Amino acid sequence: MTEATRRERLRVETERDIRRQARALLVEHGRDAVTLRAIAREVGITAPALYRYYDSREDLLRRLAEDVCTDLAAELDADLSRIDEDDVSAQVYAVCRGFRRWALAHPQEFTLVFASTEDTLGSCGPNGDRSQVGDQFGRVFLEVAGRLIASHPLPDDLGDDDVPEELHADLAAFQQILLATVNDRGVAVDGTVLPLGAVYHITQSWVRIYGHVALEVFGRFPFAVSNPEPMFDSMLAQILGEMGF
Amino acid sequence: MTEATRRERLRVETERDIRRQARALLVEHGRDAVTLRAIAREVGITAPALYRYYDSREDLLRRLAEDVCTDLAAELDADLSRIDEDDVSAQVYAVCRGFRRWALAHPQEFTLVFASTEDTLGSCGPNGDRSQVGDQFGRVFLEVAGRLIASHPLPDDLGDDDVPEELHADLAAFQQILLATVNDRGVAVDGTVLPLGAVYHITQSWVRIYGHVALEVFGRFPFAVSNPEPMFDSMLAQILGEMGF
DNA sequence: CAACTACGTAAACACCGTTCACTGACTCGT
DNA sequence: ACGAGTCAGTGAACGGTGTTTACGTAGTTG
Repeated sequence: MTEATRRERLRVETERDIRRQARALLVEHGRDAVTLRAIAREVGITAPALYRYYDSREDLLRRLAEDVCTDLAAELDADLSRIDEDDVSAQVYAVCRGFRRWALAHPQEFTLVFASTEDTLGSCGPNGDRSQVGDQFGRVFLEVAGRLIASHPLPDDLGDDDVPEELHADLAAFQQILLATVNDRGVAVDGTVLPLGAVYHITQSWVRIYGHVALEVFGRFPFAVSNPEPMFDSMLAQILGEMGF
Repeated sequence: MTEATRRERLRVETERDIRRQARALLVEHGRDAVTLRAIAREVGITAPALYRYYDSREDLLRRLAEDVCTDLAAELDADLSRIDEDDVSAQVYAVCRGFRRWALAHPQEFTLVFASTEDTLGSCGPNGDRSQVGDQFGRVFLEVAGRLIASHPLPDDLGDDDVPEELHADLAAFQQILLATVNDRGVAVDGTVLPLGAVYHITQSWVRIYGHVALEVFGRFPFAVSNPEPMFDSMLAQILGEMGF
C-alpha cells in the first residue's frame, strides 16, 4: 500500500503538526509569538528537533508564509466556485471581497505575507526569482484577471496612450503572463484583445485593492471609517466600471 | 538661565540619546533589533535603567513611531517649502514623491508606522483615540489636501452621486477636519466648495498612493517592475487630472 | 546638613535561537 | 537475521532577550 517507510510517514505527520501549531501561534498571538520553543512545546518535542525540518526560524516562517498563501488561494478558489461561471463581474467581486474578508479575519497572516520587507521574509532565490511567497495567491489573482480578460471585450478607452513609455517592457512581460493564463483556460487570445493600457489598468486595480485592504487592516485611513465595507464595494464598482462593466 | 535643574537636563539628554540609538538600530537592523539591551549598550547604561523612561519595550517602540512620524512630517514640510506657493499641483507632486522616496529609503520605519497592526503598536488610548501614531504625518497630509482644496475650484464631476450613503457621516466628519485645516490657513471656505464627492476622492487618492508605496516597499507587485517611478508619477498625474488639474 | 527623590545598577527569572554530542529506533544490504 | 548505517529527537550549553527586585548613590530640597 503505502510506498513510504514508517520513518517517512512519521516525518510528514510531524511536519504537518509543526506547521499547524506554528500557524495557530501566528494567528492567535502574532509573528513574534511564533517561537521555536513554543512550537516544539505544542507539538511535544524539543526545540532543537525542529532543526531536522527547518534551517532556522526564518526558514520556518518562510514556509509558513507559503502555506498561508496556498490556503488563501484555496479559500478564494472556493469563493470563486460558488459564482456563476459566466458572470465575470460577480467573480471579481467574490475574489476581492474574499481577499478583504480574509485579511481582516487574519491580520497577522496578512501582515506576514503582504506587509513584510523582502529581506525579512527572504524568498529571494539566487536567480533573482522574486515573490515566491505570493506565488499561490498570484495564481488566483492571475486566474481571475485572466477570466476577466478572456470573457469580456475591453472598452476602447483603455488605450495605451497614457501608459508611461518606461513601463512598456515590464507591462509587456506581464501581458504575456496574463495571456498565457488565459490560453491555459482554453480560450485563444492574442495581444490585440489585451492592450497594454488594460494591463496597466489591472495593475492599478491591484494597487487600489491592496491599498484599501492594507489601510483597513492597519487602521491608517485619514479618518475613522465606521463602516469600510461600502467604501470597498464602491471602489470595486468603480474599477469594474472603468473596465466596461 | 536654564530653568531646569541639573537632573532634568541630564534626563532629557539621556532620553534623546536613547531615542537616537533606538532609531539607528531600527533603521539599520529592523524592528526586531530594537532591543532594550542593545539600546542600553549603545547609550552606555544598563537595560533596566530604560524603565525609568518607558513602561516597556512596546511603549518605547510606540514613542519611536511618533518620532518617525514627526521627522517624516518635517521632511515633507521641507520639500513643500521649496515649491512655489501658488503651484498646488507641484506641491502635491512634491509631498507624494517625498513620501515615496522616504518610504523606500527607510523601509523599516515605514513598516513600523504604516504597516503595523494597531494592537501591535498600540496607540489606542482608553477613549478610543485612534491613529495617534500617524498624527504628525496626518497633519502634513491634511495640510496639502487643504491647500489643494482652498486654491482650486474643484470640477463638477466630483459630485456626491456615487458616494455610498453609508459613508456620508464619516466623510462629513473628515470634511469638517479638512475645512478647519483650510480655514486655519486663512482661507475662508464652507462646505459648498468641498462636496462629499471631493472628500471621497481625496480618500481614494490616499488609498492609491499608499497602495503603490507599500507594494513597492514590500515588493508585492504582480510582476517585476524594473522602474516603478514613472508608474507612480503617472498615477499622481491621473489623480490630479481627476481633480481638474 | 538632614530628608527625600529618582537615576542607575547588579542579580535574578524565565524566556529565546542555535549548536553540539549523543541516544535509540528505524532501514537496508548482505 | 543480523550488522551497519541513517536520522529524528534529546539534554546541556552559550549568549541573547524583556522584566522585576532590592539596593546604592548622586542630585534636590527643606
